Amino acid sequence: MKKYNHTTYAILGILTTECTSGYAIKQFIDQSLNHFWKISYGQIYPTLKAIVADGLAEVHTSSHEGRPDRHEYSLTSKGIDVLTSWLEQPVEQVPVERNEVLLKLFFGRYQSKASKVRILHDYKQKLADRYQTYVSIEQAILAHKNNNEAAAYWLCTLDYGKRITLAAIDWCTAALDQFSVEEE
Amino acid sequence: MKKYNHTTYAILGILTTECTSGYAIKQFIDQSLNHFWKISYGQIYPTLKAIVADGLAEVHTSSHEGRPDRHEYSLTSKGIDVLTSWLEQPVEQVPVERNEVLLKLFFGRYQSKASKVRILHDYKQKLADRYQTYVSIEQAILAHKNNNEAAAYWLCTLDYGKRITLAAIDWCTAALDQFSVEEE
DNA sequence: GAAAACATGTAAAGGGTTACATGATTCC
DNA sequence: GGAATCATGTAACCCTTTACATGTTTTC
Repeated sequence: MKKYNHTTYAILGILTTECTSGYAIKQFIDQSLNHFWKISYGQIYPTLKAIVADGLAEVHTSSHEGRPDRHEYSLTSKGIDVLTSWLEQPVEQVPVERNEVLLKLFFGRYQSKASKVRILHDYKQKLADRYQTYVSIEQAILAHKNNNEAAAYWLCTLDYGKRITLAAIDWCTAALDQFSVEEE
Repeated sequence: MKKYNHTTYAILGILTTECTSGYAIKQFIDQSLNHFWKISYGQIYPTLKAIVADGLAEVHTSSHEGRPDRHEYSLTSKGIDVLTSWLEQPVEQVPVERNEVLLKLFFGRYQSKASKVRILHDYKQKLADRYQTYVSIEQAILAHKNNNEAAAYWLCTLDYGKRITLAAIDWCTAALDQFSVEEE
């Protein structure tokens, strides 16, 4: 079976929900998988075309009064096969996140104490904001849980986000303690 | 001041250590910042050229008996300026890691229970391996600490890696508990 | 004698973001 | 009247990986 990139699988997965147009896919991503998967329009539209060209989905243009035309995509059985067989395969490797804060701190001896503290403090704040975002999304999912089979899985990915973010916040706290105490 | 990409700053930073050639830079990265920053030769050599072209470093070819010629790079004062002023700037945003396991779990309802458990179990094992790698690197740094001013910073980035990895392992355990119990 | 380590590089392809281009409708 | 939302798309550019190309020396 032909291999596709992860972006293609992500879009195939989203096409199993009620989000069937490029615009709707983008919205869905921004609201629910944004914390571990981002996609831009520059990827979505060309990928949708390729998906259709490969027979993984079909398009129908729907006209709604007072709304722009919509290209609605629906998975073919081949598309579902490609998605499910990808889902069954184990993950090859744990991702390496490129982290600018760590890169800067790695070269911390060329940085002033004030700068290190400022950067870490700033980063910690951003992490705290992110944590709050996760909590909000979680509450939104819990509120609409009743009519959604997928809720348990969505909550599980959010739980990951929360745990990782908390661990990162704790690290910031420890690093700030360490580097604020040091003499200049 | 002209902006460079993160890879360039990473290489400028490494050029402050005793690693002065493309080959040595690659080794250094693989041994110490591999957990938050990877670079391939395909980036290193062209970037070194660009760094020299912009006057951030100088090259000298050194010949050692019984060894291939080495291109040794040393930072100019301009290079040091570019590096230090980048270090002082705050980080714009927290990175979004693309995580294949989360992507697969997000669409967990199209996956068999056995497959989910296998994938999570496998992932947890890979995380445990990674944790051990961090512990080994940590011990190596501690053993040579005496002659290295940068050790505290290196250990701090490793601490981040350990904390995040542990949090991810805990999440795997919780997710496995949740999804093993469920009825098929 | 073969494999691993030392050493430098390029080219093609893949993946992704950003900016641009267009245009309707709805809300303030 | 202007901003935001709805809606689709392309082109240029940037970044990164992978595969290729080359050749020596050391270790097993």
